[in-house]
Parts: sequence; C-alpha cells; structure tokens
Amino acid sequence: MVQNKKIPDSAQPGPEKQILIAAKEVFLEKGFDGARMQEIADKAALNKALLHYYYRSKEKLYRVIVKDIMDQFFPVVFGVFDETGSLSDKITRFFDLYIGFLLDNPLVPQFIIAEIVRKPEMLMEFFSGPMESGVILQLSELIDECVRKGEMRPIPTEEFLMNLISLSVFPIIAKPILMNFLEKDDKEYNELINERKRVTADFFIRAIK
Amino acid sequence: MVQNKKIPDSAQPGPEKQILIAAKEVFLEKGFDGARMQEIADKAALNKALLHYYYRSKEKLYRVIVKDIMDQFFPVVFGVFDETGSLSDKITRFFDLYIGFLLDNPLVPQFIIAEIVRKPEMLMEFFSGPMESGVILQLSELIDECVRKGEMRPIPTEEFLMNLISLSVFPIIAKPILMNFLEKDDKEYNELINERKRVTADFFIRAIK
DNA sequence: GTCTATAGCGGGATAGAC
DNA sequence: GTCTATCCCGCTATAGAC
Repeated sequence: MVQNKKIPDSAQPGPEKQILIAAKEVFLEKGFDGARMQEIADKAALNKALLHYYYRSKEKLYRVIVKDIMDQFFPVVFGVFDETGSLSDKITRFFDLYIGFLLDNPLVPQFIIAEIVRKPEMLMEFFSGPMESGVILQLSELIDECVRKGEMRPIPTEEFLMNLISLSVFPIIAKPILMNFLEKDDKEYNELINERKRVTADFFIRAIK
Repeated sequence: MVQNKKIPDSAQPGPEKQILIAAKEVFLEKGFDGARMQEIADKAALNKALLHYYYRSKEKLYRVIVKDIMDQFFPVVFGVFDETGSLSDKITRFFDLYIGFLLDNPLVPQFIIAEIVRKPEMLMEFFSGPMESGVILQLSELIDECVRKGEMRPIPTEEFLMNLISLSVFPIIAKPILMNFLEKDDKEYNELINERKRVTADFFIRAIK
C-alpha cells in the first residue's frame, strides 16, 4: 500500500528518489527498529549497498524521512482558520480537510505518535518550523473575536485545539482496536470516518456554543 | 519510572515476578523491537538466561505482558455507565476516572496503539474478553433511554463512544507533541490534563444536548 | 554509480557447570 | 534454579571489483 508520494524537493527521478519512496513506506509501516535496510532495498529494486552509498547509515536515512513526514503533516493542521467564512464554516472545513488527509495517510499520525514519542529529541530538531508559524496566537485571536460576536462561549485556546485534533486523529490511529470493538469491517469503518467529517463538525460546534 | 505494578495472578514474589515487572516496564517504554532481554534482566537484577528458563523466548514473555496490559486497560473503560445517577453524572465520572487512570499509566495507551496496530493478529488473541462484555449494547440502551427522557439528542452509539475515548486518550498519547506545540513544560501540561477531567465532561455534555 | 562479498557486532537462545 | 560461557543468526556497514 503506497502511503504517500510526496518526497523532498531535491530528489530527481532516479535511485536516490526510489530509495526515499521505499524508505518512507517501510519506516511508516515498521518504525525505525522494525525496518530493515534489505526490505527498503528490495522495495526500491536496488542493492542494499546503494542505500549506504547515498545516505551513509540507516539513522541518516531515517532522519530524512522523519523530516519529510513532519513537513507534510503539520502544514495541513494550520492555515485553515485564516480563510474567510463564519466560524461554523471554518470548523466544518477543518474537519473535512483534516480527516480527509488522515484517511489518505493513515500511517502518518500513527508514525508520529509511535516514533516521536519514543525519541523526543527528534521533536526539537524538526519542530522549529511549524512552531514558529504562530498558529496558537492566531487561533486565540479568532476565538476572542468570535466570543465578542457571541458566536461561541469563551474557551481556552489549548482546549479548543486539543479537542479539534483529538476528535480528528484518534479514530484513525486507533482504527484496528475500534474496528474490532465496534464490530465493523474495513469498509464500514472507513465509511464511519467519512461521515465523521460532517458529524464531528456538528458535535464540535454544539460544544462550543 | 515505574509504570504499573499490577502483574498477573499466579506470580508469587520471586524471580518470576521480578521478571514480569521488569519486562512490563521495558516493553511499555521500548516496544517489542526496541526492548532488549539484557535490559530486562538488568532491571530485574537477574541473569539473562533466567528469562529464557522461565519464559522460553522473548516472544512468549512479550505475550504475557501484552495480555496483562490489555486485561488491565479495558475494564477501566467499561462499567462506568451502569452505575446510578444522571447522564451528566455518568459522563463526568467517566472522564474523571478514565483520565485519572491515563495520567497514572501514560505509556499504556501509547503501547496499545503503537504495538497492536503493527501486529493486528494479537488483537484477536486478547480481545475476546472485553468484546464479550456487551458494552456497546449496554451503551446503546442508555442512550435510547436518555433520548426518550429528553436528556440528550439522538446520537449513534459509535459516535458517542469514539468521541468519549478520543477526547480522553489522545492528549495523553500525543503529550510530547502537544506539549511542544502549546509551549508547556511537563508540570503545566499535567495540570492541563487534570483540568480536562472537568472541562472535557462539560464540553461533551454540551455537544450531546 | 552499482554490484558482490564479507566484515563485525549485537542480541536471542542454549549448553553445561554448580 | 541460577549462573557463565558461548553459539549463531540477522543485520548494518564497508571493502573492493567492475
């Protein structure tokens, strides 16, 4: 299953890019410890030695992939709230866009949770970019404004953001468990998540009214 | 950091139990691939060979720990809704209890997500117990009743349950990322989660009204 | 740049003394 | 039952031919 084709900038078609595509697939699925250089090489239809020729070590290759995944993941969260429209529109658009992205890339949030949580050092390394974008501040201002207009009750920005993300992401990363629990098959579960785009926006809007 | 002392039934104080306690700590923190038998032995202050004497293989030891973790985790989710009180009381009690448990055992949900998601076979193996308890059915009936009484709007059981769990669990498993994102230190973040016991119950109750 | 072959080691597992 | 010593495989990494 191809998870995602968005691979860095620099990479021209050729072995270097093939490696990145294969590595991303394998690391996403298996994590650092579970991934094997041999499997990446096989998937890229190349020799194992070439991986080291281009990227020196497993660790170095991994870091490239982590950066790629983080760069792709975080911008999606942001920049939805600075468009036009009512608060309800923005929230509706957020869930639609974000859950849509997660459905296309289910392994991405799981990877970030599982891997970054166990190697918090890496966070600091790759997190400066998104951090600086000032989303928190921007969101705070939006909330203030909506409260003034009476479109919502006052809610701490942290709570607003946490709930927004929790409701979107958790059903994706816990899919196997929740599937089992709710006795759904794969198709049914994905339909459920698809409905959540709408349904969760409604849920959220009611909660902040 | 001792995560949790609740270790199976059978285990008397002695090497067998020491191994389980150490193994649980290491597997919780590192996962199967990341865990080292040597580290478990060191932590249990025993020889590596003894691990194999008692549990034959890393895999076998791991299965014992997984079962222990699952057995301890799932009952907490259940059995909160069959007590007395109004719907609001039940929801408030749920978040209080569940988030409290998660704060005491932050690695447990992360472990279940990270490990079980990558070895779905294991789910089937250990999931029969909780599955059979009929929580879904029970919750459906509660919702029906509350809708009849006008205490809440009609909501699919799946949605109700997913949102309940998402709002509780996600902020715990994504702690390192959210901490960074919200620019909180460890203490501040835990306080935030503690407030969520109350605050999230309120959020949820508003959403289903 | 791309391959084959192999070094080197970490780590799970076992043999065997006590 | 508990230890030390060791086996042996799998995997990262490198040497070196082409």
